[in-house]
Order: sequence, then C-alpha cells, then structure tokens
Amino acid sequence: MPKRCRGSIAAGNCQFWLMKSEPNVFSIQDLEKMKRSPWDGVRNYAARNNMMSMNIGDQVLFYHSNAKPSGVVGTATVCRLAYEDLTATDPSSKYFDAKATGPRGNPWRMVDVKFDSAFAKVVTLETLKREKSLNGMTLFRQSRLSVQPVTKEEFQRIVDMGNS
DNA sequence: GCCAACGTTGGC
DNA sequence: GCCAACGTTGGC
Repeated sequence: MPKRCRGSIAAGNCQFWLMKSEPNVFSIQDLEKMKRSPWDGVRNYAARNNMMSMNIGDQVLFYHSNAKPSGVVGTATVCRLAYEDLTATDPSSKYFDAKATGPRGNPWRMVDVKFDSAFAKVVTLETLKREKSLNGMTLFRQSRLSVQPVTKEEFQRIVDMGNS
C-alpha cells in the first residue's frame, strides 16, 4: 500500500512538483476559494506524463506565470490520480483539441489538486534565480514546461522562502 | 509588444 | 525520417 503525505514535508515518500498557471486564468486565490480543482487544459505530453506519474499526497508548488511578478505563490496537494481531461473533447471548451476526438482517442489527462497554503509574499522568479541552492531547478533548464518535478530540497527551500 | 525556446505539423 | 514552417509559452 502506498504511503501518503499528510501535510508534513518531512514525512512520507511523496514526490514534489511545480505547476504553472496564469493567474488571470486560474490563480492560487481561485484554488483557495474552491478548496479543490482539476488541473485541466494541459496540452503538452511531457507535462501530461508528469501528471501521470503523480501519486495522491504529492506536494505541489503553485507558480504564477505571465504574472507581475511571476513566481511561486503557494502550495497544493495532489488529491486525485490522473484521469481523462474531458475539456479536450468538448468543442465549447477553450481547451478543445480536435485530435482528441480522433480514432486514437483522447490522450489528455489531468489530476485534481487541493489548496494547501498561499505564501504571504510571492517568491519571485528573480528571487529564485538568485538563490544558489536552486540553480539546478528544472524551471531554469526546460522552458515552457508547465508541470515539472522539483526535488524535496528545492520544495523545502522555496516553502521556507515563502514563509520568511 | 518582442522574441527565444521549443513542441507540433506536414511536405517530401 | 528529415526538417522548414508555424504556433505557443512565458520572460522581459
């Protein structure tokens, strides 16, 4: 039986992730109000594959992209394993993908996340870049990847920065 | 608004 | 399978 994280960073064997969202589309404040939400609209295979690797209890850094300023704004927890993203086959959705209605079916998946915390202040991209212990982050090595792994150490460091 | 990075598409 | 054209992401 898989172990699950229960809010403690130190406990368990969960994985750590960073997920980007444009705050004018879906922000940490939106998630806080909703408590829980599907992470829909991902249309990139690498990002999808990362979601398919997630387990319940995995910890997520919520990142605001295309924001002023951009940066990590809080944390969330994976609360449902990857399942079909039906916005891909819904012609009225802004995330509709014609290919997903084709003979090979809908390849797109999403997880659900639940709100954990909103930082008192944004840990900005500029701040992240200046922090030496974060130089190896996937964020700086692979541009445009909207769902990406972070190490436990990176996660912990950024949470500490957000709470300081 | 510009543009670098980079994923996808489609001709061949 | 190659690769040029094109579209999107996302920082600035």
